[in-house]
Order: sequence, then C-alpha cells, then structure tokens
Amino acid sequence: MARNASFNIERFFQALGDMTRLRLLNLMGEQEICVCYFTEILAQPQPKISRHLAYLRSAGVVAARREGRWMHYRIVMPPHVGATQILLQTLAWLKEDRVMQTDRARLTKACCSPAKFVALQGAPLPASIDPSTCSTSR
Amino acid sequence: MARNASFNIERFFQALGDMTRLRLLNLMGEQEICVCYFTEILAQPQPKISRHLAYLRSAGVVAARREGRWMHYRIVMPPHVGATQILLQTLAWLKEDRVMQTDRARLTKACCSPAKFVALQGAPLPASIDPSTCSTSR
DNA sequence: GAATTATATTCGCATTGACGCATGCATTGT
DNA sequence: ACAATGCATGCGTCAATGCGAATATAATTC
Repeated sequence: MARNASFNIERFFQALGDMTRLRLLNLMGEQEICVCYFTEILAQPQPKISRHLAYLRSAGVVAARREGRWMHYRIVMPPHVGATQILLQTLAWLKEDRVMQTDRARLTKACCSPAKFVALQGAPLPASIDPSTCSTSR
Repeated sequence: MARNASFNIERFFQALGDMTRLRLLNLMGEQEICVCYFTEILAQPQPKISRHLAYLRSAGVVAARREGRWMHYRIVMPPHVGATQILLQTLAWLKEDRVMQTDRARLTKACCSPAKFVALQGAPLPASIDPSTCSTSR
C-alpha cells in the first residue's frame, strides 16, 4: 500500500544523497538483488540496509519483489525521461568510484563462491549471474 | 588523481534535493545572477535565499563574485566529468518544469523592465542579458 | 502449531536541515 | 564619521534523517 506516491524531484535527489543508498544502487545496477547480499557485502546491520531500501522505495527509485522468504530489489526508472537519464548517468558515474568497484567485485565473488559467505548459503543468485563470469575465483 | 577533497558525492546530491535550490540553479543557468534578483523573483526572504546559496557553495555547485555591494552567483562545474554531466542533465530537465519556466520568464521580465521591480532599481543586469531579448515587454 | 529464517518496523537518541527573526559585516555615498 | 544598501550569519524552534538495539511480521519448515 502507498507504494505509488507521485514522483517528487526533491525526494529523488535526496534519495541519491547518501553513500549507503548509492552503494545499494550500484550493487543493483541492471539486475535484481536479494537483501541478504546487501547486508553481507556492505557488512552493515540488516535494519540499516532495510531502512535505506525503504527510503529508495518511497522515492520511487527501486521496487521490491518477494520470493518466498527473500526480497529482491531492483532499480526502476522514474516516470520522467529527465530523471531516468540522471539516474543512468549516476549509475555510470558510480562505476568509476573505488568503493563501488570493490562492492561489485565482492558481489561477483559472493555469487560465484557463496560457500565462503556463510550468511548466503542457499540464497537465490541474481538472475543475471551465470558461472561463466566466475573466471578466477575458486 | 584529481581527487578534490572538497567535492563530495553525497553533498552534491543533497544540494540538489531542495526545491528552492533547484529554482536558484535554474535561474542561474548559464549566466551569473545577482542575489537581489533571486529574492525578488522567488519572492522569499533574503536570509533564506542567502542560506541556500551558501549551501550550494559548500557543495561546490556554485561560486560567488563580489562587485561592490552586489554578490553574483554562478554555477560551477564539478571536478568530475560524471557530476558535470549530471548537473547539466538536471538543468536541462528543470527547463521542462512549469515553476522553473515561470521563474525564468520573471527573470527576463525583471531584466528588461526593472522599473517594475522596485527592489531592483539600479541592480546590475546579468551579463548575458541584452535588450534585444525584450521583445514584448515595455 | 511451534520454531526458524529473512526482512521490516518501532523506539530512543543524536545530528542535520529549513525557517523566521534579528543582527553583523562589507561596501558605497554623504 | 555616519547612514544606507546588499548580503551573510547567529539564534531558537521544529521537522526530518541516520543509527543501534529491540521487536514485529511474513514465509517456510518441522
């Protein structure tokens, strides 16, 4: 309920004005990600992650999908072309950031060798991950 | 390299997360604008305008130049290509907004017929304004 | 139905932000 | 020096935000 509040420009930029939320967006990128990956990769308390995801959701930047016990979050493009372009531009920009690159590397590693991440045993893989991308990890 | 410690991603987006600040940025656009125009066109208290300008300055989004009693503010492009593109994209997006269009129209009007804006008597015109753009005003 | 797992929400607290009001500071003009 | 002008800043107040800790909710498993 109350999931489709009208898109608000201020709220949109405010949602981008926090490093934790930017890291979450960077991890989502093009694909849907399970919450358990966020908490594991950012190494931060689950309630904190959950609140930031709720913030992003209230800003209309992400959407959630439930799959059994797991919640998958994905980026949704805003209902304005201008905002969409800014969001895409931001995601592209984030990829140049060291922290963001490290996060992405950890995500790949977690998906390829989940056995090393105790908390992720049995967690659903992002849909777009396939073993062929797991070149150097063991 | 090019690590400019003064520029902060979070701060950058936070600066964009306020309607008053977006209106100020929209008014500046490509040109330098005197503070007295902001207060007149937005019809809001001068300390409020000044505070928001200070916020934008602290975020590295605008710069100020003193000219006698007047302060001129202008947009400065961030030291990152990504941020620059986002800022330009944002400015372009704002132009589609009704409020922003009205503000711009009022700015043009104020520059062309300052006599109608008591507070702007003698105020310096934006550098890029010339009388040829004042077609229908008297 | 009870326990477990994955995620969301509530609470208390500290910090920040936005605002109005009054005042301070810098520059110009007399 | 004094007053006037244009702008910035300090103060008090209130709302919003971020956080950790605890608790609640939803889906699954026993």
